Amino acid sequence: MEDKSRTFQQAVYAVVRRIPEGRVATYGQVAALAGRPGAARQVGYALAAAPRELGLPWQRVINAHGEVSRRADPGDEEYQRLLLQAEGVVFDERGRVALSRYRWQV
DNA sequence: TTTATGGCTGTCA
DNA sequence: ATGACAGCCATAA
Repeated sequence: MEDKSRTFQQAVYAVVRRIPEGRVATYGQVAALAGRPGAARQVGYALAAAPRELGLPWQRVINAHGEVSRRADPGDEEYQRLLLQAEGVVFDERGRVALSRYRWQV
């Protein structure tokens, strides 16, 4: 895979892989870092199609509200929360995390 | 090339 | 705070 010809999807993967454990990033943030500001939806779309075999920390990507986005399978939604909590990320009663505190800063 | 589809995001009522 | 709406944009048909 070459630098120029790499797909947006691959760029997203590269960014997500850099998110430290115990930290989270928003879709919009990932899109911007991937070089495509405004392509937040595509980030979610790309992650939804991402094979787990890649060991991608997709659970660290959440929406701008600081909550886990609604998924087709509610089970994955819960799984994502579990993974994050296992990393030390705390959710409040509303099921949201304090972005001001856990947001990944480059 | 045009359409349809979304793990989104701001803005406004 | 919540819900509706309209932009945004890469992929697959």
